[in-house]
Amino acid sequence: MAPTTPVRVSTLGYAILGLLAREPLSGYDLAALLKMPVGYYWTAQHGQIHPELQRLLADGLVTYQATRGPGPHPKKVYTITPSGSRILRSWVTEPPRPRPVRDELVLKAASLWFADTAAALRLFRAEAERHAEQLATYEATRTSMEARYGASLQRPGRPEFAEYVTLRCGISYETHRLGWCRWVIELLEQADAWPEPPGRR
Amino acid sequence: MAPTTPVRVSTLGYAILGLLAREPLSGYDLAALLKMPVGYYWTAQHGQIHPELQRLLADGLVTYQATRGPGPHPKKVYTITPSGSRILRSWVTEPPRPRPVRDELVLKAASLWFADTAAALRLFRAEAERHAEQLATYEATRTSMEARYGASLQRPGRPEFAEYVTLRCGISYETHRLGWCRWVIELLEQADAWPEPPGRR
DNA sequence: CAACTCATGTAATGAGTTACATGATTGT
DNA sequence: ACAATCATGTAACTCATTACATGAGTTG
Repeated sequence: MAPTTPVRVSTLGYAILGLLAREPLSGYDLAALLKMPVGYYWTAQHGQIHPELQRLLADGLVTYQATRGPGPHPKKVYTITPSGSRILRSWVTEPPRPRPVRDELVLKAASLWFADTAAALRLFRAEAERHAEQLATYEATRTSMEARYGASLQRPGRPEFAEYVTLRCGISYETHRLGWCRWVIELLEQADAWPEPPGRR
Repeated sequence: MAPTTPVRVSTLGYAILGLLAREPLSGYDLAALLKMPVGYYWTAQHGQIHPELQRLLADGLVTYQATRGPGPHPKKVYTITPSGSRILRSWVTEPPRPRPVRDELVLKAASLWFADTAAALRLFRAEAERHAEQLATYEATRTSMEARYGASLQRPGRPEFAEYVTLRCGISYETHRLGWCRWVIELLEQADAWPEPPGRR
């Protein structure tokens, strides 16, 4: 084959190809799967997904089968092409480009010295609760996945293996976040109990 | 005071105000502080910082003192105004809006079943090494901070307290990431040793 | 004298969010 | 009758990255 124009696929494009590698899906299905807080640690709305599907189609990485849709547009069920599979497979194991860190809670934490301690406590207690809830949800999913799939969760060729691996990352992340929030709460509570001695500076 | 037009500040704006609350800085200084991988868990380049400073200036949240600069433009050292301090203080303890999750490594992990196991092992070993290095750097910073500041790291009114809290978040994050990568490596190594039995599916 | 640091500014591009637009079917 | 779900498409906007532009002083 002649070396064609190198096809540039965005990260969202790979997120879509990764889902289509498992099963054919419509844009609507993809939007549902990529909605927070499910989604394979990537999120997108339909306003971004439909144009991206058109780009993938133009590059020959996906095809679709159209049927009459409920609205004015036909419903399109997308399938990954061999070319799409190839480009996805090589992308998966390439090193990810380092993403810039952008974490609003930690940014707020960096200015915590500037804030009222009681208000800071409220903030971190609320955050800790959020993380505890998310952790509980993930743990429940883990229990049901382990019961359902058993040993096949250890087989790297299985889709459920990949899903389990990302779930365990989520559990690990929430555990870390919850631990940090609770540690900050402890520090703030201690300082509240023994307030800043006015004599020393 | 009459209720003026509500001033809308972007997250980057708060990142800048948070740094200016500690000491006056030029746009160049801010760019250096907000560069990866330092920066208070927020990153930005000068191409974004300079226009943002102009907006903060127009809203009266910062002022500057100009001196002759090395290039064609005057050097400007920015200072936070009382109005800027007020808006920063109230922002710090407001709950952060939930940020969409976008993690390229975990996205790759979600398609790991589709990839070559040996290549996947290379990917995760490289990632584990990156995190181990970052963790070592953070731990060294922690040691020097604890030696330098001692008990004042427990006083919430101190800038070094806030810095320490974000550092501990970084340490906790890298520990979580490293643990997860190593766990994935173990799974992949086991599967490599006892390959998929061809009889079962 | 070349490369690096200091120091700001703008423009083009890309990525992501939100809102507008249309319209059938199904459940309350 | 009204809301929710299914289903796609486009436009306006914000946010972020990268590149272009200028130019002095310092270090090797």
